Amino acid sequence: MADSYDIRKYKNPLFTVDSVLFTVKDADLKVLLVKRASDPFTGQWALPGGFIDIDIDHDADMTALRKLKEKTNITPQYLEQLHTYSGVSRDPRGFSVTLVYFALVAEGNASAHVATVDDVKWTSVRELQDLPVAFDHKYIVEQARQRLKQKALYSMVPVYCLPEYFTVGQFKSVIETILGKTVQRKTIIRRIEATDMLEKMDEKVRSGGRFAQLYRVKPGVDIVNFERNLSK
Amino acid sequence: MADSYDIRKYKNPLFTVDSVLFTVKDADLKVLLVKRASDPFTGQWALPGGFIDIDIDHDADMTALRKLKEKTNITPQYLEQLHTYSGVSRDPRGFSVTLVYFALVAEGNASAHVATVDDVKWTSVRELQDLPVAFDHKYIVEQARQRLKQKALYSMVPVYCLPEYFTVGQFKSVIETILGKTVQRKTIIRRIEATDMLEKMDEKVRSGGRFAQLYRVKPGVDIVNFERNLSK
DNA sequence: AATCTTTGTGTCCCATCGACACAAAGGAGG
DNA sequence: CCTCCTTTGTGTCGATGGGACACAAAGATT
Repeated sequence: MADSYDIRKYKNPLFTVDSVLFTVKDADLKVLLVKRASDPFTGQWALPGGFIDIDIDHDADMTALRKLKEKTNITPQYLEQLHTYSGVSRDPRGFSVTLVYFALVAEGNASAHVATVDDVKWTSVRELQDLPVAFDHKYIVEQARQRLKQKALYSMVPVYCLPEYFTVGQFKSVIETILGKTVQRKTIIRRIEATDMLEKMDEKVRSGGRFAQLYRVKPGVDIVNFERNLSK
Repeated sequence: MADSYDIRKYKNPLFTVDSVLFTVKDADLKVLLVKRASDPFTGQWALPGGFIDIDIDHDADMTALRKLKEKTNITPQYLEQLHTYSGVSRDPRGFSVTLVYFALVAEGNASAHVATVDDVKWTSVRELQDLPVAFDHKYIVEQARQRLKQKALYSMVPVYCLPEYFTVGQFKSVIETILGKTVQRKTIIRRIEATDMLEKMDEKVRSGGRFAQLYRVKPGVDIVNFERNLSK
């Protein structure tokens, strides 16, 4: 680690914490962007984030959660580190480092506050190409999307895009949106039964169909990974 | 990202870059440790690393490689980010952030210089329990070991612990050391043939056995992942 | 009542890994 | 030279779990 106690010998890089927060809404993968209020790229859309406040935050996870809460009033259902991006050319102010998180929420747990302000918005990842985005955040969102896609192939992670109670049909739809391809309902059910991560509740009506079984994530369980991927 | 241009408003966390460098030697997984020469934990073993030098390093990857080169004269065959560890309590100097890399080398490409100095050594991960290690580096090494284990189940990553030319037997042995269990040679061969990542060279004698086919990684190819894990 | 839609199940196929048997090709020792 | 041992390489069988698909169940719509 440190060779020297005297940190002032080194010029410090700019260090920030950002989050790529996804949700699925209307069979479309959305990412949360905020409009920048200050200096570099003022007025452009960017990932929510900011500096660590070492008087408040115990660690960087808390910084990510705090910033999401402050800017959007959202507490994500899932949060993990994506990657740390660094370099001399990604910020006009000089060498910068960004620790980027990857987060998921159910659409219903998130939209209330976002809809009322105009400096925060859900953006379809398909529309992102044509939108000017600050820093290298467009690239970072793409990396996060790849990660989410991979995770959907071998883990139960997509449940964290769902409300507390949900049906197999909803789960299937979220997975299909993330992957951009159809999957067999049978496969989803087999996986649900294999994991022991979900529990069955009671029934619920669906439009033009038979009652669907309601599930929820068992309280306190960990995310389950599979040993085989879905096909690409 | 940044809310404000004025970085001096914030107290900066201590930011460093460290590496967990593994190799396999004598059917044993080794991690590289260096003896700390300065202030916190002076004289204790720690992961190789240090501060970013923003006048030299283009990005943090380069910092990791530079520090490994400076301290141990090793350039790893494989390097990826492991995780970024942060918090108020992991460094006595206060809030600290460390970006940790995970790296692999062939034993033969590494030992020459390490053997000649006494402030750098290869430590068996089994012996690590009883060794005093600085900061939370013991925990970090364990996390890296878990990652390596996972990768060995679904990817060709363990080839980066091997010299340029190697046999199926050597590859099998490396994988078994990493996993701590035996695997079928047949399985290894099937995977090698499925990937198209390696190419066959010419023969080579083995002690008390028949000649073994030599392989090497095709120049310029990317790492290949499988869609199914080996069993745990 | 007939049709439509979505849910849930049963069944077959296929890819890939584990296990195991066996042949091939050398070395060591008598 | 012959026998035994060791390691390499191949062929094959079984198990696991996803893909495809057919079909039944149960309610909505007309």
